[in-house]
Amino acid sequence: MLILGLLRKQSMHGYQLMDLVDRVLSSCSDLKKPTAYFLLDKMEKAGWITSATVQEGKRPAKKVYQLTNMGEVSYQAFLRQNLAEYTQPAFPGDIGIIFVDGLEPVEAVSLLQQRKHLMAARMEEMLQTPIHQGGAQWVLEHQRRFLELEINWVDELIDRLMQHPVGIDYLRD
Amino acid sequence: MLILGLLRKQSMHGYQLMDLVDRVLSSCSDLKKPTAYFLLDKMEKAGWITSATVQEGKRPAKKVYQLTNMGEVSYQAFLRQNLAEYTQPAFPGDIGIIFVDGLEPVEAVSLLQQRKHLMAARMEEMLQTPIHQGGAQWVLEHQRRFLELEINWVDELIDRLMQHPVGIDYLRD
DNA sequence: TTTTCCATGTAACTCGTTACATGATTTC
DNA sequence: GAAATCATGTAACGAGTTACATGGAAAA
Repeated sequence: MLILGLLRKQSMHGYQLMDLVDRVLSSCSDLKKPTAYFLLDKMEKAGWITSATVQEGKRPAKKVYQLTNMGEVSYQAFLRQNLAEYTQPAFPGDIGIIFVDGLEPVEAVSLLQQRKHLMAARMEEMLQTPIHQGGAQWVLEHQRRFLELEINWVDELIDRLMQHPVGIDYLRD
Repeated sequence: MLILGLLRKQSMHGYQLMDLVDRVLSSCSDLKKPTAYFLLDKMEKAGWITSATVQEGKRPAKKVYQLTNMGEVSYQAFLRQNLAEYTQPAFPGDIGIIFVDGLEPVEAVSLLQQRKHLMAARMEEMLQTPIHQGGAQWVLEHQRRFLELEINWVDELIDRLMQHPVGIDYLRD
């Protein structure tokens, strides 16, 4: 859907598309190059996009993709579905937290501080990304707030670990 | 790592393990049954756990798994790594937001309200989960706060969409 | 008596990743 | 002259999912 939405605004070739995604949208998609090329092929076969080969001088030939009417219809359907649904993300980092009482508080705190540094670095990076318009700006704002929450939460956790001695039992329901 | 950590606390068979995960930890792992059985097999072959077959009456035989010393070592390594690292989750829902300006505000708002209802339902569900101890409780708190943030954010987005007329352009860098 | 629960798995499949391959062109 | 950039892909692999298969036991 991301690809369709971008091609809808402007016809592009694969490399250009991935460059845009990597530079501007890296925070909300982990689309990799081979995946993109694969998807472009697939969507062309499905009739959602068409390609025109363009040769500029002696550069490698580009395949410029353009959205078709069928693609537009699919895109509209995907967009509505995406906006209406909600799938909560997974937090792999929470699994460690479940078992954090098994460690000495001192070590746990030290490990969590490492985590916090990574988060802070990510925040720095995010604050330096240029300003976008419309939806893209809201997405940045979303992710900024999320990171803020994460940092606060880890902070509180560290505080509590430094105060309390360890409780061993944790999973009785 | 989740499996290792649970087996570390108490030896279990696969079904029991998945029951625990589904009931208590469903919010932080989407581990499915076949995956669990597959991983148990794999970990047994790797020497991290051993299994003892137990037959109770004419019930299906259980394979009760127990952590080995090697498993303990691996678990400790995983735990430390997990606590120290940070990988930000992906937000598939944000992709739709990037393109939200392409829709009539009225429709966009209606779709986002559907999304919000799903979030609210999830929140309800979460508030009714029983209280845990230690790390597990912090994880619940984490996810509660996260959902709260999500709901607030969508709310603001809806507000802004109802105020502003649409801006068409959105991705110029 | 039909459904749900207990308990284990297999087979086929999808999706995505990593690593590799190619080759010209511009920049340092 | 070496490295990065432009531009497209393939091949092999891995992780995880869905759907299916099996069968007794308890609960409705």
